[in-house]
Amino acid sequence: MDRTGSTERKKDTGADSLSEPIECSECHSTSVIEDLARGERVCGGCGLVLSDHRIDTGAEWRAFSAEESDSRSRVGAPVRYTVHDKGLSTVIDWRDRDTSGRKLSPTRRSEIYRLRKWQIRSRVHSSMDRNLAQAMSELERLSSQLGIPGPIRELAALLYRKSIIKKLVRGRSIEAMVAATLYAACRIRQKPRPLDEVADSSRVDRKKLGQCYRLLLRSLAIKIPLSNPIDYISRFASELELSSPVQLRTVEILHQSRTMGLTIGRDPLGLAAAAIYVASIMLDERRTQREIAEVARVTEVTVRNRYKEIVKKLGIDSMSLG
DNA sequence: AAGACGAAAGTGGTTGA
DNA sequence: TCAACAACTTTCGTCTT
Repeated sequence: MDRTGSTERKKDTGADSLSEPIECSECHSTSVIEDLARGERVCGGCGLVLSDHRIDTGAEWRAFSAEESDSRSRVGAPVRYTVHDKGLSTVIDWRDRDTSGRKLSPTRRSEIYRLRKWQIRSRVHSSMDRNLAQAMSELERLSSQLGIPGPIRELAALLYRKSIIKKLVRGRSIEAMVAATLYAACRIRQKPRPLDEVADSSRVDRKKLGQCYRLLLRSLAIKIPLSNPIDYISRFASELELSSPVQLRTVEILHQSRTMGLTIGRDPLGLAAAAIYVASIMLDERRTQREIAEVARVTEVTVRNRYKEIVKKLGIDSMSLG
């Protein structure tokens, strides 16, 4: 029943976006690829990103449904607990006596014992809920600012819940942990965002964010592979308005660089930037080092150094650079 | 004049004793 | 815990287009 509801919804939004043919403004191709995971709409002809940062029309509560069954979600649980707490605004005394000082009957005693237990639990949970509520609204704000799609948010929310359970948030700001989980979620789904980009969008400085991120990796024992430079290029290339042949050449260059061992120990952002720089010159769509460095959030010097290494090792001479 | 180049000193993170 | 270290950044002067 719930399933039919959700497929119904899906069909509706699908009809909205697909019934009217979308045409690429660049090459007028109508083959448009929906990259839902990335939240982008990409032209199949030339690779131009037609629209990114799309509004996520999904219900926000779906983000928490994964855990709904095996953990007490913030939707169901607090209501039940508050019912138990109702009328018990004072703390239940630990002495098993009534108001006139008489001992309680065994049944009454076990009842009181149960109520006491619930009261403690409800306190624990409500503080966790307050934290979660704040964290989730920050997650919402941050991820829509960065244009991060639903599934990755969901993963971030899951990571955040785990970090609460592990008590990682204590003594740290909620904002920092949220940003860290979001950054981690992007990395896990191979849609990495530069750390600086995430830091800029939240009110957390880069250093704190990095610390929280590393803590997250250690404490939750998650293994996240090094981010692949290739994961960055479609975003960078569309920001620089480079055509898809340039993107393809960039990927080739990165593959070659990897086999030549140029990538180990190097900042993936710098590698992506340098590969784009080389490709843009080769295909006569030159961008300055500065422009590229800016979108990749590295310095010109780094672009230059990687560029030099690539040119030297891959034997690209001045002829093929035009 | 803008872009590219390279040297030198500084920074933050990792590693190994 | 501390020092050595590699990668990257900042800054700045010079060369090239």
